[in-house]
Order: sequence, then C-alpha cells, then structure tokens
Amino acid sequence: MFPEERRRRILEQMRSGEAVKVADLCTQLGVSEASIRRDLRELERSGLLARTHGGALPNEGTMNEPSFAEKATRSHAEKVAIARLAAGLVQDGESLILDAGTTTLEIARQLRQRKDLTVITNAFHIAAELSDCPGIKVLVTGGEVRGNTLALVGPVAERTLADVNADRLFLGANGIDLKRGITTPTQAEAAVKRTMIESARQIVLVADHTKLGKVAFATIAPVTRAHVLVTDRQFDPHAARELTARGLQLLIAQ
Amino acid sequence: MFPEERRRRILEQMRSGEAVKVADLCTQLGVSEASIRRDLRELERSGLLARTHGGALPNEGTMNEPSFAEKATRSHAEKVAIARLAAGLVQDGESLILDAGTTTLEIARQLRQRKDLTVITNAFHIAAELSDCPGIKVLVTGGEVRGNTLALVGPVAERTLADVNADRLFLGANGIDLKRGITTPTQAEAAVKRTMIESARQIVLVADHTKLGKVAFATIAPVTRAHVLVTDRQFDPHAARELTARGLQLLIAQ
DNA sequence: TCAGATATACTCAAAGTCAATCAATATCGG
DNA sequence: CCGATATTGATTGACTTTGAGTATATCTGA
Repeated sequence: MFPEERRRRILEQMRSGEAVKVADLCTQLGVSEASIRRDLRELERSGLLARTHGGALPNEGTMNEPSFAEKATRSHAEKVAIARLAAGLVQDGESLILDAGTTTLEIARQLRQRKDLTVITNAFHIAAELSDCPGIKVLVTGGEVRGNTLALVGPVAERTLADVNADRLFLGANGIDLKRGITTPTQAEAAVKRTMIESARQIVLVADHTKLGKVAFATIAPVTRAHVLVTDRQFDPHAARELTARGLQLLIAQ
Repeated sequence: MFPEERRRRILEQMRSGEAVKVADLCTQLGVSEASIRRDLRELERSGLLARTHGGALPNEGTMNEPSFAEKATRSHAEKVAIARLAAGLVQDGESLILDAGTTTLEIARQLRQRKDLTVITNAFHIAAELSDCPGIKVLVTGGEVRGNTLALVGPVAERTLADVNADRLFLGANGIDLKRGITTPTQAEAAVKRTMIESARQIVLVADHTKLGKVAFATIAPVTRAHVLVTDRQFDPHAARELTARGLQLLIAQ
C-alpha cells in the first residue's frame, strides 16, 4: 500500500461528504496513526480536506457535486420527452441557436438526422454532438469557458451571436418565475442569453417543471419575452394558465 | 523481452486499476529494478501512470478510456516529449495561442498546473482540458466546426484571433517543407493559422519528424516565419542545419 | 474552571527505495 | 567489419517512508 494509494482511498471515502476518523482509517488501511496524520496533513495542504481533532472533513470540491454527466442522467427521460417535442418545431433548412444545457443537448441529439440546418451554439457538447452530421453546419460562438458547465460566455460570444440571425432559439434557464422572469446564476451567462434572444425570430424556452418558481441571481428577460415554453406535464397548471394568458404558447411533453 | 513489450505488460497489469510494486515487476519480468524504474519513468512521462515510492499507481481516469490504447503508442510518447519541451518555453503570466492538434493538446496538459495563463484556442479538446484549471483563463475562438478534427475555422475564428495579442503561438502543421513552407490540408485552416501567426509575438512550430518534407494542400507561411521549431530527434540533421542557417531556433526533444 | 482522556506535533532511527554513474553487452546502419 | 547508439545491471550515496517514543495541545464532562 503506497502513500498515494492511501490518500486516494481516504478521499474516496470522503466523497459522500462524510467525515473520517484517524483511528478508523488507521485500522482500515493498516498503518500507524502517524502515517494517517501525515496523509491528512498533505491532503489539507492540497486544499482537498479540512483537518479536525480526531479526523478530517471533506472540502467543497472533494465531495460529489453533481457533475455535468450526473445532471445529464437525472430525470433523463423527461428531458428527452421535452427535447423531442421541442425538436419537432424545427423545419429542415432553418438556422437555430442552441443554448448550453442538458435539455438543449438532448435537442441537438434529436436533430442529428436533419438536413440543411445551421446550428449556432455556445456549448462544447452540442457542437461535438453535431460535428459529424453531414446535414448540419455548426457554428460555435467562442468566448471564455465557464468552469463546470463548459458554456462559452463573454464579449466574444456576444459579438458572434449579435452578428447572426436565427429562425429559432432554444433557451435553457435555471429559474422561471412569473414575477422575476427567466434567470440564470451569473451575469455573464445572462448577457449571452440576452444576445441570443435578440438574434432569434422565435424564442423557445425549454425547462422542466422543477425550474418553475425558482429565481437565480441574474435576470435574462421577462417570461413574456419567450414565444413558446416546452416543459413536462408536472408543470403547475395554474402557472400554465397564467403564462398562456400572457401570450405564451405552452407545449407539454407527455 | 523488449522494453516495449515489458512496458505493455506493466500497463496490462494495471488495467484493473491496481497498483504495482517495483519488486514484483522485477521478478515477474526477470529484469533488474533499474530497468523497471526506467520503464515506469517513461510511462509516467507519457501520462499513463503515476509513480510512487516502491511502485506506481494507474492514473485516475485514463485507464479505461478508449484513448488509452492510443496513448500507449510510441508516437504518442514522442508527442509528449515535444510537448514538454515546448511547454517549458512558457512563463507564468503569459498569454498563449494554442492551435488545434494532438501535440498542442499535450502542451495544454503540460500547462495545467501553471498560474496566471491566458490560453486562446480553436480546439475543443484543449479548451475542455484546461477548463477546470484554476490558474488558467481559456478563451475559445469560435467558428465553424471542421468535421473530424473538431477544430474551429472560418471568419468568426479569424476575427477573434485578430483581436488578441499573445506572447506565444504554438502552431501545429501537417507538412513542413523548406521550399513549400508550412502547410495544412484546407484553405480554411490555413487562413486561421495565418491569423494566429499575425497575433503572436513569437511563433513556436511543433511538429514531429514525420512532417518534414510533406506538403499539404494549403500553404500557411514560409518556414522562416516561425521563430522556434520543436521536434524530436529523428528529425533529419540536414534539414535541421538548413533551418538553423535560416534563423530558426531548433529544439530537439529527447 | 479543572482533571482526565485523547489527539497531536515532533524527533529519531531503521528499513526500504531511489537517482546517478559506469562499464559491459547487444543492436543498428553503413 | 566498424563506429555509433541503446539497453542493461551493479554500485554508491542520498532520499522517503515508517512507527515508536515523548512532550504538548485539545477536547469532554463534571
């Protein structure tokens, strides 16, 4: 058992967010307490955990935060249903903007067989997904990479988007609220999404029912700025009626 | 038993994700510890495992990926060697342009631990590789996705590149020829690479020896436009002398 | 607040491991 | 055939890792 190996196992054990005790690790890994302490000190130095008396607590980054991959599998069936319905709006020959996000990635997958599409996106995954489709021309906006979402934001992205004219935008969001509008966690993302909205003729908002009522930090636009909302059937009927009354077309995936 | 064969067996043994001990490998493969250590050093350089005191651990993630087989080849080891040498030119705090390509991707990997870098690239893979590095700001050029290489080309890419000023460019190429210059298969890529050249203070051409004498369809620039060429030691000595005479600095990876 | 129980930092010596060098052998290209 | 290059294993001194021992620090419950 090597020191490095031991440290990996310690981290592995903390992945669930639980604290570890020196004595436990000691028996589990079959080394003296001195060695365990040395390991913990080292891992603390790397910023992976915080030591306490008798053991250690995992640090933010060490815990299993929902990665992109995990988010993508969470309620995957619903996302596919929403994506199918949304993709049905697209006619061959159109040009589309696809926002970054797991639902919009599903839309991209649904569009693979289509002919003569132009897709503009600020998401790696979407561009990669469509890059080998003969009937689809993919334009990436460029911009700075936003840490964990792999979305591109910033002036470069905005400028590219400002210079295009798309038939349709498929917009993702973290929060949809009747009063606070469509929201997202960062100003930078909000700015990009606003530019997308300006460059598209029709705005299709895609969001599952869990987004309703949530408010994230930065407002993108009022909900009425969207023309269509595609969501699932657990979407609150009251809110649905209210949105319809305000002129949105609602499409409910089954 | 050839060194290559031995290394393959070592990797074979680590496939399950288990650690290996120098002493064990030593008896199993019937060679001295010195040789085993040399093998492990080499494999570590290629990014296939992590050495520890007494043995080695499989590198997290890499072991079961499809890219694993490719990484185990000799040409990949050469690329890594070139990349290490090239990455050594970079000082913390600089801004770089990284062209799309397998060697430049390796350069990106070598830069992960650096601080305060700005990296501009037209390659997905490079952007993804560096996106989670706290010390590195990644700017993607944007542009159209070129089918199989996943490089971004076209007016959007060129405009983004034209608007930046980088300390260094690491440029890949399909062909390097004394008469025909630096070449690449398509006009679109050539145009992007030319823009990169214009936006950087120092041009570092990275190319293994197989590129010498090859001529691809589109010329990017004469070889003399580069300031430094990083290559491997199988690079033809005559050509090397000729290039040095023309003012290029040659760096030969061992 | 204090005493007793734990947990910790520190030093040290032993065991094991490593890098560097060198000479011997094997292989390659002409 | 010869010189150049690669590969190998032995040797040496230096480095890491380890657990025990000891003095200090921290926690807990009264």
